[in-house]
Parts: sequence; structure tokens; C-alpha cells
Amino acid sequence: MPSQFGQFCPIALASEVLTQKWMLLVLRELNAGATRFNEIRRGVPRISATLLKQRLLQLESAGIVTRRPVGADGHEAYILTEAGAELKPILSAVGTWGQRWARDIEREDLDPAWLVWAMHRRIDTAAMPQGRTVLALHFVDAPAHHRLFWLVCEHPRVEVCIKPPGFDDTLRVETDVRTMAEVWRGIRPIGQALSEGSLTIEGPSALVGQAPGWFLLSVFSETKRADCR
Amino acid sequence: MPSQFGQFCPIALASEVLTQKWMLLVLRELNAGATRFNEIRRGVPRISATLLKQRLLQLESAGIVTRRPVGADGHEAYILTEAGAELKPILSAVGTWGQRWARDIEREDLDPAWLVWAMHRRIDTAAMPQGRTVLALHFVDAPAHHRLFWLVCEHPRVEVCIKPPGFDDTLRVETDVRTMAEVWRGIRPIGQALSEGSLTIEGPSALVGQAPGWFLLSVFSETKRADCR
DNA sequence: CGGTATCCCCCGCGATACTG
DNA sequence: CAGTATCGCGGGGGATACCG
Repeated sequence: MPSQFGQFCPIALASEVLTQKWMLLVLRELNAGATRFNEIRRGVPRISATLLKQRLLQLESAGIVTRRPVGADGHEAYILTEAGAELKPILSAVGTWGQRWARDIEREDLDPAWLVWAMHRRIDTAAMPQGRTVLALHFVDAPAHHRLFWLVCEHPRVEVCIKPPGFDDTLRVETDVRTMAEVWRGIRPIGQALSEGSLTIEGPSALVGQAPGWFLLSVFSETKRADCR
Repeated sequence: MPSQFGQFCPIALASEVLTQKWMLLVLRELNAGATRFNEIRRGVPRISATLLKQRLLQLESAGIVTRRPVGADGHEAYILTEAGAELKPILSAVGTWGQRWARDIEREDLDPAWLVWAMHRRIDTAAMPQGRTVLALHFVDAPAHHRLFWLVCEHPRVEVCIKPPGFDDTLRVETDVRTMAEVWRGIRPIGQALSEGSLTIEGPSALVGQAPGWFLLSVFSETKRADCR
């Protein structure tokens, strides 16, 4: 796609690559440390495999991504180049603006599977007890197949399961998707959700008190929304 | 267009508006101080009127732009809201990245009319002699109807003419489009272009020496390209 | 100047099925 | 797991003409 805008302005040239559909979300995943094809897809579940591959090729030819052979299989990992790493200020600026000014969350935005995937990257495993901690997440208002998830945490790794992982639950979190989403976004304080009863944590009382601190929430959660004026 | 990406991530929500085609360029113009419909169009000449209007409506409904009645005619001016003003870090980050890492300038990017329009916003009229200064720009390799432009400068205003403005030229600049573009981008030092002879300035020798300083160049011109390694 | 209205084409993209 | 192949449609957007 040569010269989409007919300008040599750096913003126009950068736009050609960066404003393609799904592109910023793919870059967000790569920036968050995703390297494998399906790892990226889990963070951008609504993109088709065909289109994701196409986007990755575009990123490669733009010098933003490189492929590196990995492991024993013939497959490869996608790595950000130096040019890709320098996209971080853009993602940060877009996220900050979105946190402050973007539209409110709609029904269709509330994908519980994506929420859990986002949460699993932001768990403070160092603050957890030694050994394995299993957090069961129960979204009371989600469709049956998206109602239950488990976060299996063993410092420093966190794994997402959609079936019982075979270990006892350490704690059980029960909430609705919107509450958890707003807590994750930093729009609603977790303490408020707890005292309202829209989010409950069950388990050994010593751990129940610590658990809210294990959730590090979105990287933009500290940025305050602007329309509260 | 509700929930294009099915995520409540702030980057995804911001993307819905910001990554529409032409959107960043329209915002660049608004951020540069353009307020009228056709003023924006001159900075984004390849967008159709229909689509520009559509984009402006989207910006309005996203809370990024407001319309304000202006002057005697029934028309209006487009003004950035506070949310729109806070997009500046995004434009800045995208431009900086583009300056460092975006693809090289192609033939079709080299629109001399756009170049002159970009330049006219970045003229240091305060450094010019008192009264009116007329700069004639001659692009030797441009198609006939885009070969000659005039910048009529009278502090602090600069006007672009595509026909002889009716005043004597103070100075005459002769160059090819690519040279002027690369100088404007800060990729090639103007001194180098002058000594190579790919850019010449003719007129009273006292003014010829000052003239290179009148061109403030792109706001990203100080950012160095990265692939010089 | 600042738009509308209309037409129509193309291709971006989603969906589905299949492979090494 | 990491893709490829194919099909088909929808609508985004370019072009052109028109208007107050």
C-alpha cells in the first residue's frame, strides 16, 4: 500500500502502518511480552488468523517486528525490534487518553475471557503465599461457558484455565463482568465493590484480606477519568 | 460503530475513533490551529469533502471537537475541546516515531502544494524585514500547474498564493520538490542543499544570507532519523 | 465557502474449512 | 500450534455532480 495519504509528513507515514485495523492491539500484545502467534491471538481474540498473520507481515516489512526461530519445532517467535520498542510512547499516550476520554464501556465490550487474560498478566505473585495459589473466578452474569476461570499462580508464573485445574481453589472470587472490568480499569475502587457486595472473595480469612492487593490492575488504572467534572 | 474490537481496554476504545482513515491527519490540522472546513482540507488535500465532514462529525460525537458559530455567515468553526487538546501527546509521539522510523519518502508522497502549505505555517515572520516580504518558490521538477508558489509574509501573517500575488518578489527560491521536502523534514541540512546547488536563493545579497533562518521547518525536524546506523 | 447527494466499485475483512 | 486457502459480502470511501 504505497503512499496511502499522498504526504511525506511523518504522522502520515506512520499512520499507514499504525492505523490499520487491529494494529494497535497487536502491538499492545507484543509490547506486553507476547511472542507466539496464539499468544497474541488470546489478547486480540476477535481477529482472524488470516488477518493477524497479514498484520504481522506488515509489521515485519515495516521493520517493527522480527521473527526468531524458537525451540525444537520449526516455529518462530515474534519480537519487537528497536523501532518496535520505540512505539511504547504511542501506546502509552493512546491508552492514557482512552482512559481519560474514551466512550463508556458497552455491553459488547465486556468479554470475560479477555478480562481474565488481561488480569493474568498483572498478578503480584511475589505477594502471594509460597507455593501454588489457585484463584477461582466466577462471573455470575456470563454465559455458561465463560462463567468460570482459574488463575493458577506459582511465582512468577500465572496460568489461565477454563477448566478446573485439578488443584484445590485457594480463594474464590465472585462478581459480575462489569464490576470486575471497572475495577480492572481503575474506574471503580475494589474496596467499594467489596463493600457493595458486587464483588466477593471467599476463602481463609487471612488470605481474603491480602487478596485485593494481588491484583495489580491495568497499567492505566491510576489515570483518572476526565468526565468526572 | 459500537464496540469494533470487543474489548474495554482504553487503547481499543481510543482506537475506534483515532485509527479511522485520515483521522490523525485531520487532528494534526486542528491541532495546528486550523478551524475552517477548507482550511483543514488544504492540509489534507486528498480527503473528499464527504469523508472529511463525516470524520468531523465523528470527532464531535466523540467529544474531541466542538463547533462554534463564526463571523457573519451562517458557518461555523471547528474547535478542539479539552479532550481534543489532550490528543497532542499522541500526535507528538506518532510524529516523532514516524520521523525516526517510518519508510522513506516515495515519489507519490511529494506533493509540492502540500509542502508549501506546511511551510507557510512555519515561517519566522518576526525575523524578516519590516513590511511585506514575498518569497517565490520554484519547483523545477513539478508539473506545470504546481511549479510556482508565493509566500506573502507580513508579520505575523503568511499567505500562500498559486498565482503571482501582484507584488514584486523579495527573494526567489529554486529547488526540486524532494530537496525542499527533505530540508523541511530535517533530513537534509539546508546548508548542504545550498552548497550542492540543489536549492538556490536569489535576491538582494543581504537578504539571501538571512533567508535560510526564516524557514522554521517541521516541528519534528530536530528529531534524528534512526536508520543512520 | 461549506457542504449534500448519489452512484458504484473494490477490497478489506469475516467465516469456514483444511494442512503440515 | 501456526498457519494457508477460498469464498463471499458489506460498506467504506473515491468520484462526480449539485446546492444554498
